[in-house]
Amino acid sequence: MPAHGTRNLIIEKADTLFYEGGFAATSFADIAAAVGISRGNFYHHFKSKDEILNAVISRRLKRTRKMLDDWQAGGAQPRDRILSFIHMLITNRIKIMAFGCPVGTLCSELAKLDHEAQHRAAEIFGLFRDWLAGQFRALGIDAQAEARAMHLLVWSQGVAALSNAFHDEAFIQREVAGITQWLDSVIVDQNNQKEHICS
Amino acid sequence: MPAHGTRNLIIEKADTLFYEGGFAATSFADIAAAVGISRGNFYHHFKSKDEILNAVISRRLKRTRKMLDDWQAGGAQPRDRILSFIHMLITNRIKIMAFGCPVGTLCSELAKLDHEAQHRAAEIFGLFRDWLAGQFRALGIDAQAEARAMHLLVWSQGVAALSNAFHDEAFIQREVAGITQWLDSVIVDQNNQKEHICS
DNA sequence: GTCTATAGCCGGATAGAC
DNA sequence: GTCTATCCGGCTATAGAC
Repeated sequence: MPAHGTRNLIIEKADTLFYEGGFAATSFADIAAAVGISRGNFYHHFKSKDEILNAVISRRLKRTRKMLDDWQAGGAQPRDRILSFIHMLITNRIKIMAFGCPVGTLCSELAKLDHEAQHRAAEIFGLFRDWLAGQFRALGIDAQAEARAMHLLVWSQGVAALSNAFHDEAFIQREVAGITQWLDSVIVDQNNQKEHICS
Repeated sequence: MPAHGTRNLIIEKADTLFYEGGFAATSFADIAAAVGISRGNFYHHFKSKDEILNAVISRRLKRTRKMLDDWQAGGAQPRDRILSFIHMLITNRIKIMAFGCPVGTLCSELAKLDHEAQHRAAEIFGLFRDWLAGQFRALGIDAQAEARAMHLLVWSQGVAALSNAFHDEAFIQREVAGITQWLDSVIVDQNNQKEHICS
């Protein structure tokens, strides 16, 4: 067990429970039971529930940066990297149908609670937006890069919300195909425009 | 005051509080305070919190049906009627930025709570989907009518989720313009296809 | 139909022994 | 670092007077 092993385990279990059951509905007793420690022991590691929430958001920010770095390294073309993002919907489809998108649902819940951490949670969306915009710029799309990035975020959030409501796996597959088609049409348009300028 | 005036007032206030603060985080005391009655009096009208939730969902289903009927009567063309749906994002932008979409966030919360009412809440989405699909069929789009309807739901849900996270009003305006453009391109494609068949 | 009073539970948070 | 015991407050829900 590494240093702060228990602390990290608490953050990990809290992350899962906040996602699957919601922040407000998850009690200290739930987290303590998942970790396998007593409730009293809890306060040795975290003074309040908000402190755990902050740690969970920090963990998500860190893991998201790591994931984006991996996608950056793993994809030869910007198109492949963007597809890594889109395919999260397929990879995580079971959990998304059951609990929605981890980022979107946390932001939504914190907004309703008017919780001060809502802006830090929204930064996770910001990481995706900036990274996706970077991919579009790598494709030569400059002025519209951020708008395209936001469109992908919008589309994926919509798919997450509705597949959660309808619990329809085939729907996710169709939408991912549609998003991929849209992406390719954006790339084709960009290439055509480039040819036009060069010729 | 009409018959069941207090009961209806409770449902109305609960509806607002569930939307703005979330179902789990809203207590009987909150609702009682909003209505202006004592907590004890509450149980004369509703035996449990789930009963209020069911009444709130019924109210939303009823009001949604009414709204769709009004849009049906108020729009001369299917395009106008569909625009009534899209423009909800503008009309309700302040509340959407603060609390998200009432339907999407309720479905999401109930899914996490694994609440049995989650399926009834999702029926509200079903009403929009079916009505929108009817509009596309009225445009002559048959095979793809439901897919187009779902696309509008996906898009609007995504816009609601991200405008809630980023609190960006200009973003909503841009997206509504984009959705309108998409709708017109769908209509133009359909008209071209019709001409092609007739000629 | 509305109130006050209160039961009973569970939540977050603390104190202090080991 | 982990535990048990405990406080306090808010919650759902009930009982019974008016």
